[in-house]
Amino acid sequence: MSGKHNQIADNLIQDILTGHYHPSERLPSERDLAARYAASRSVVREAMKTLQQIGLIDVQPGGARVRDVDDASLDVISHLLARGHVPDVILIDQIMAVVDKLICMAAEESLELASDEELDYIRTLVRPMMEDDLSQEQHAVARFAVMKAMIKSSHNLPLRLISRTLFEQVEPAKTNLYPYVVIDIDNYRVLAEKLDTSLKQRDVDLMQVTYQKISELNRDTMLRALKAARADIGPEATS
Amino acid sequence: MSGKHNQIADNLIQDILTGHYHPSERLPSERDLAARYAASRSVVREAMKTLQQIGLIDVQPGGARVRDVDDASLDVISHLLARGHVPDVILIDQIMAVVDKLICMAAEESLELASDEELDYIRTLVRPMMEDDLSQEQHAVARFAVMKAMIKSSHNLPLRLISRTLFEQVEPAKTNLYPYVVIDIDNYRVLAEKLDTSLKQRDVDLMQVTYQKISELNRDTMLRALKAARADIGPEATS
DNA sequence: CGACGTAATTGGTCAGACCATATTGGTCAG
DNA sequence: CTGACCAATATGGTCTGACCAATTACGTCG
Repeated sequence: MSGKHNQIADNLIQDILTGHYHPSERLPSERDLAARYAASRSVVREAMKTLQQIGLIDVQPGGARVRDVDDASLDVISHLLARGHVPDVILIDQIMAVVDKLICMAAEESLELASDEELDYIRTLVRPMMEDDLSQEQHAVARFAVMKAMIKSSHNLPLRLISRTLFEQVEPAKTNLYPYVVIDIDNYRVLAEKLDTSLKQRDVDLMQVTYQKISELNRDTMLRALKAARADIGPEATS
Repeated sequence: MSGKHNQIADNLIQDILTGHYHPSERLPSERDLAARYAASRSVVREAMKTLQQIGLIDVQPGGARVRDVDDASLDVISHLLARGHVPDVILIDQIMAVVDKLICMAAEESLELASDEELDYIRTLVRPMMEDDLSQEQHAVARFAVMKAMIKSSHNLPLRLISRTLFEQVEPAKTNLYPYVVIDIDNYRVLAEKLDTSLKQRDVDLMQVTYQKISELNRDTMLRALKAARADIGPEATS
């Protein structure tokens, strides 16, 4: 994320998200921002395009106005998560809850719509999770691969776009938490076997129940990692 | 959406979405695009920022490369829906399925987390739907208000951002379909009463069942409207 | 105090220049 | 013929400065 226009955009985004400017308030003019960042006005304008697309500002002749974060686009999530060494616990949990609900939906649609080949492919991805010899990180990679394959085989574009956007924004935060993640391998193994059965038999009810349990396990695991990270790093340390 | 840079962005987006450029292929250079659109290069650059933020291209020294639509951001939806007088039936149905799942999730979270005041407010919004005297459009407005209030009272930011993004992008397409929408008012009235009960008693199971039925009704209504629009306008007419 | 007009400010666009990085095409050796 | 290397060209990133359209701010008048 180099480039002067990207750096200016990041900086303005953080200013807005930390409350330096309030909704409806006007940002400094492009000329003033160009002077502040020792840049040309065209570079500032490019940065402003990014902020506008993210939904944080509304650029109009007469000045750019700040909008409410609640009205931003989903792409604002990564910027919210980038505030502090330990990401916002509530936000991460909410994201995981949403992602899991969407993947559960994708799984159901896959059982109804996907080809046998597609389901078999997902089953090959589930198989390693039914064994004991995965490291914590390999296990995470396997879970991710299963999720992605389920989304893909649902052939539901909005689902795919949302989950991909969320994954991509959450991944840096999650990667930072890997040292604190402890996976209950046995429990996941049992659930992986049920998952495999539901795929083999296209059993929607079993899939729902199983995925619900996987979701709960995912979230518990992450909450524990976040708590451990807070205890280790401290809640308010900022980068 | 005026402004030269926005018009250029729109035009390039449609070119990409209609397959004029393929994933990994390089777009024409900024200088070539500036000549083509009789614009300055800085305006073309601003248009390109928009495309990059939407996730349709990857701008690098040496040229901008087209990315797969499946890897775009959620903001691409409105551009997909803007292709043709009658929006893509499958895409609209998928969006509605996703929105309804998310609102159902929001409703459940609201029953658990929202204040009594918040739930009472939602009930005042549900009340008009329990009566007979709403026009089709008033009914749509009422349903929308209920949905928005539930999302807000769930206090779940990712949910809010996703659904707001989807609403905002689908709304123009839905507005065009209003002449074709026929609401089953009686059925909605019965479901509105159940919804009210579930809110009053914070009954999560009743809420789930009820909202599932409301979702089905919403989708059936929309699919019928889309079919009527296709029969009236024709499937391939383009704007 | 509110309405109106004018001046100043702000965004939108333009032209042209220079630098850093990537691409392309030609040549040479194995 | 193929792969490696190099130079020329093309492309994006940024800059300066100018002009026009739209908005904002301020002063005056009723």
